Amino acid sequence: MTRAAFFVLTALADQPRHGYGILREVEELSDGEVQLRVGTLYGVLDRLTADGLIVLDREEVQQGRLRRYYRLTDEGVAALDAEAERMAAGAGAAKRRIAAGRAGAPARPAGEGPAGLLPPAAPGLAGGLA
Amino acid sequence: MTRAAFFVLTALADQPRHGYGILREVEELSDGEVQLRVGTLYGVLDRLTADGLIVLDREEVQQGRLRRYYRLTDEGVAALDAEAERMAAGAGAAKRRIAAGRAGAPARPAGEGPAGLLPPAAPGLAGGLA
DNA sequence: CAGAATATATCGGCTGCCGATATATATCGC
DNA sequence: GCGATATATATCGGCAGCCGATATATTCTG
Repeated sequence: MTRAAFFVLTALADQPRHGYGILREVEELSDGEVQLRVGTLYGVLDRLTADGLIVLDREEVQQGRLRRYYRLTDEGVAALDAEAERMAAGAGAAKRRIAAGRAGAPARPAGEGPAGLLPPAAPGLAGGLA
Repeated sequence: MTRAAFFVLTALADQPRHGYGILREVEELSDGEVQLRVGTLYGVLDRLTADGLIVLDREEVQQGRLRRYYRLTDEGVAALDAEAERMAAGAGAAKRRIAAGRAGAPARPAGEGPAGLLPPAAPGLAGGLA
């Protein structure tokens, strides 16, 4: 799943929204950090629809403007949930390894044992994702 | 930052590694879920080097095979840390909104108040990333 | 001796993101 | 009234990046 697709699904996770609303919502929920572009949106919407992760919920005409609302399917919710899980796991793995790196390398101010040997603690700290 | 770049940085976070070692390490640290391809690796390595996030640590010849070791720069560590933070925040936002969606829509079996109003708790739960 | 693993690297194709552009209506300030 | 901005849709071409295929070379295993 691409980053753009992830944020579209996230924007739709609490309620159905229309295209322009998704744009604004992604910016708001990411605290302005992620800006989903108009040129990106419709391709993502088409792909997610084709993949069965979202569906066209309804079309409304509000104040003379057409609004096309999309919502998550059950499959879409499951996919978003799984992706969030993967991201959290990846983030956790990175954090743990950064900590392991800080503990392993700079803890030794100058020369010590043989040459380039790792400190005994390092391998076990790495751990997996699950 | 691309996904591939994130995993390369993560693989290098605890200690310097060579290209083929990064490939194996990414697969291992992700519990087999992420498979970084050979055709992807060297482009990523070049870009990360150009961006100053990694540097060539040393070159060794072990058992007749050349090994080119890379390591994270301070900037690389900071970038990886920031990206991990963003991913964790994104994952958290998705999880919260999924929960809000489940609470908002299917919790009401049939018609109730006005029309399409959200339950009072919903807006506050959405929250930002930071 | 053949095949797999280790280790490097390149290239073409395809996917996907983005900026620009187009169209249309409503609103706001001047 | 008129231009600028906001709302709302959509398309297209360029560019970046991932992947499969391919190439080369050595070591290890069967």
